[in-house]
Amino acid sequence: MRTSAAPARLSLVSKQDGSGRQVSSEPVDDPAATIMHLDLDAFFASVELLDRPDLRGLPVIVGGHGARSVVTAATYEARKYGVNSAMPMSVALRRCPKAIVLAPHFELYQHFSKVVMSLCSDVTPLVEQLSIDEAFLDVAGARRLLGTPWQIGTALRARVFAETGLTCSIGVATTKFIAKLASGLAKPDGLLVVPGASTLGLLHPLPIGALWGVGAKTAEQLERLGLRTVGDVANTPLTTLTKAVGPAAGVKLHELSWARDPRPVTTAREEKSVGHEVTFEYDVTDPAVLRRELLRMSDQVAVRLRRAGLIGRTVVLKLRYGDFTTISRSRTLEEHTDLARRIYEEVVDIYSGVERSDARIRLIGVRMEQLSPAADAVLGLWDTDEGWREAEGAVEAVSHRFGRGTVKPATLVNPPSNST
DNA sequence: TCTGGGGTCCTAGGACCC
DNA sequence: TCTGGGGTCCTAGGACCC
Repeated sequence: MRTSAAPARLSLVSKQDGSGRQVSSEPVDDPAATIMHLDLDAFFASVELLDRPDLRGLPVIVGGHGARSVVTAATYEARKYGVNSAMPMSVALRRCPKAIVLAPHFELYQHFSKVVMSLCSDVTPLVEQLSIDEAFLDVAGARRLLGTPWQIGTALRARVFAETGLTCSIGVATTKFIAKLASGLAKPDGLLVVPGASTLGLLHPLPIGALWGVGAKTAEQLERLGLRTVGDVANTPLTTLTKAVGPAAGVKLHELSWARDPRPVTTAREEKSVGHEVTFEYDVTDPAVLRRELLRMSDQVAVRLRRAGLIGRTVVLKLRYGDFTTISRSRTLEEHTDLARRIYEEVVDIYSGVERSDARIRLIGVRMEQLSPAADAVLGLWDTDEGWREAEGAVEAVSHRFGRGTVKPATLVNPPSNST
């Protein structure tokens, strides 16, 4: 659940609007608020508009055109009609029939993401990228050189816009949670500084969905207890909370409701899993098609593992049936691997164990878990591997059988440059 | 309305060991 | 012979986030 802009309490915080103008009478700053959260506004849609200035001011949606596609991003003009991310495209177009739908260009988003992240790194080395369009910055050490958090945020927003043409919103606070909350409240194209002293005044009136980790289900649980605002949660005994949502979530919720969040901004994050999945345009019943997809995805996963210098030990198969029920079956190997052939071998065997002739498959996916850094010794087998050649031949046969298959044998062969 | 694809984290049960 | 408790690993499912 997303919190929408809160009109209240501008006297306690300072906020800039789109033109960089002050909304509150004077900037409220706090030298002790050193955690900054930067979030690009309607990122994918904004990037698309760089190429299509003629569409500015119009409702634009980024996403696929297929029957099962969803909204990946929407401009604020489209959001006015109730269009949101992750919404089925069919629903979105019903709500906003005039919306212009653009296909996504992920490489482009990746590029702009890198540019923005590097601008963040100019402010401080302590940048933690949270996703393609978000980052935390710890600006404690940057203050002497660059000024107060307010000044740093203002300058960074201006620089992002100057260098990319994209707008972003920045929240500044003493903790990650409140900084992220603040950037959400500042959206779009705003800056919001929440001094430590005003934190609870801002936080407690907000709906429970404002708490990180409270989605639809948890909100329902909490509402059953009669809790509607963050303040309600704060004033509920911990035991009541843990009984409702479990020990870990209960403690976390209670801490966050008092704005207690000790997590530091960290630059290094290790990946825990690598996977791929696809939803078919129409449910698939043909096992040969599913095996072909498993092979394709095993290869994609293996390539990504090798590029990241990782090997994995647990192979996970994910299936979603026509009725949307979803299962996963995993198997932990004796040894780690980054080889498509090995992953495929395992995942196809797992699949054989759950295969049903009458099953309608909506989605299929392959994931590798229990990752660790690759030792060089594991690499280099690639081009000589007999078993892999066989698998490759099988794909060729299947592709041939199904005509214009998405799997081209050439894409299955790992170039030698990857195996050194 | 009918639900993408990339992930992370938590829970709960069972196996196994001490 | 009946039963314990802690720790770790594995598996399956689900909530959540962007």
